[in-house]
Amino acid sequence: MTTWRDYGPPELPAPLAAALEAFAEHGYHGTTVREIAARAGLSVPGLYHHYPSKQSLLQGLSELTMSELLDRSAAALAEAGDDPLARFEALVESLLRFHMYRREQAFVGSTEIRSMDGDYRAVYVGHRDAQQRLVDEAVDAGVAAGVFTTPYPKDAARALTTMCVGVSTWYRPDGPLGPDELIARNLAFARELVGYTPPA
Amino acid sequence: MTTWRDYGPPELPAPLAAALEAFAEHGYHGTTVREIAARAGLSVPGLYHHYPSKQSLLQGLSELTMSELLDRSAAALAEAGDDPLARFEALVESLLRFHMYRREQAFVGSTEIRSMDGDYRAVYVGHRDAQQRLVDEAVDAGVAAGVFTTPYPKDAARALTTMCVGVSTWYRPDGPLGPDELIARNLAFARELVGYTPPA
DNA sequence: AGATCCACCGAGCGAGCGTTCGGTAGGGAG
DNA sequence: CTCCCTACCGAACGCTCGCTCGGTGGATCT
Repeated sequence: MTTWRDYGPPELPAPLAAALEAFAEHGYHGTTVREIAARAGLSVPGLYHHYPSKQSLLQGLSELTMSELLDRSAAALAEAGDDPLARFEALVESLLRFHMYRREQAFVGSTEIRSMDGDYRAVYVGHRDAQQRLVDEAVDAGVAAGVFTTPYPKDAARALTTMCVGVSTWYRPDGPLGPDELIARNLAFARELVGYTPPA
Repeated sequence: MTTWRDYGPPELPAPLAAALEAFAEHGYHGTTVREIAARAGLSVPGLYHHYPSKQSLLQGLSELTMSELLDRSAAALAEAGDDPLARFEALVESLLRFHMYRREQAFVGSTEIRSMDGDYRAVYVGHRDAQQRLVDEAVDAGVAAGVFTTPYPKDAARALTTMCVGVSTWYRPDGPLGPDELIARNLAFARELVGYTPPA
C-alpha cells in the first residue's frame, strides 16, 4: 500500500479470493466448500491443505479486511495532522473509499457477522468498535473546537458510519458516477450531518 | 392498523413468526426447516401443510413486510397534505419508525435478497424501488419548492434511505434512547442532508 | 352412521453437506 | 539414492438437509 488513497486490486491468496466471491454471492451458509475449491482451481482436500475449515476462510478474509481498513484509517488521520476538520474529512473519505474499492470484502464482513463463530465474532466486533471510535473521536474533536455544531455528536457519528458502510450495498463500479464524484458528494453530506458551517 | 404512527406487535401467522426469528438469528441458509417447525410448535410435515417450501416462508414474510411498509408510507404522505416539508418529514419519520418497530422484518428483508429465488427477487426489488421512488419524489418536490437546497437530490435521497434502513442493523429496543428521541435526532439529520434551512 | 375434509405427525427418502483418509508427484538436503 | 517435506487429489465417511409418504383424530355435513 503506497498511501491510504491508492487502491489496486485486493491482494488475497487464491482460496480467500474464491471464498470472497462465493460469500458475496450466496452468503456464508449458502456457499459450499466444493464451490470455493472449484473457484480457487483446487480440489477439496487441496483447499483444506491451506485452510483447516470453511469457518477459517471467513475469519482469514475478515481479518485481512479489517486490518486494511484500520491501517488506512490510521494513515489518513496521520496525514491529516491536527486540524479537526481535516482529520474528519480524511477519515470519512478513507471510509467511503474503502467501501467502494473493497466493496465485496466490506459487504461480506458486515453481513456475515452472524455466521462467525462465537470467539472470533468478539474479535471482529472489537475491530468494528475501534473503527467506530475513530469516527466518534473525530466528530467530538470538531465539536470541541467549535467547527461542528451538532447537538448529538454520537448519533451523528453513527448515522455517518451507517451511511458509509451502506455504500458497500449500493455502489457499483460501472455506475453512472465515478468514485471521486461520489466521494465528493457524500463528503458534503457528512459535513452537513455534523453541522459544519464554513467560516464566513 | 389505526394510523401509520401506531405499532403493535407484528401480526404474523405462527410459522412466519418462527421463520422470522430464525432467519434474523442465523440467516436463511443457516436456518433449518426443523428449527422453524420447532419454534412454531409444529412438526415438519405440519409446517409443510401451511407453507409448501422453506422459500415460500421467506417470500410470505417479505411480502407482508413490504406491503406494510408501503401502506404506512402512503398513509403518512396522505396525512401530510401538500406541503413539501411536511410530506418529507412524514415519510422519513414513517421510514425510521418502521425500521425500529419492524426491525427484524426489515433486517431479514434487506439481508436475504440474495436468498430469494430469481422470480420473487424481482418482485421484491420492485417494492424496494417503489419505496425509494417515494423518497426521491419527496426530496425533488422540496428542491422544486425551494425549501431544500441540496445540489444532488438523488444522492441525498439514497444516503437518507441508507441511513434509515441502517437503523434496523443497530437499533435495540432496550437501548439508552427511546424511539421518539431517536426519531427526532435522525429527522434533524435528514433535514440537514437535504439542505433544509428554516425561513428566517 | 357414513363420508368428507382439515390439521397435523412419525418415519424415512435421496441428495448434498463439511470434513478426512490414504495416497501421489516433485523438489531440495544429506 | 534415500529421506523428507510441501502441495496437492480421488474417494468416501457420517451426518443433516429439504421434503414426502402414508397415515391418525376430530369436526362438520348429509
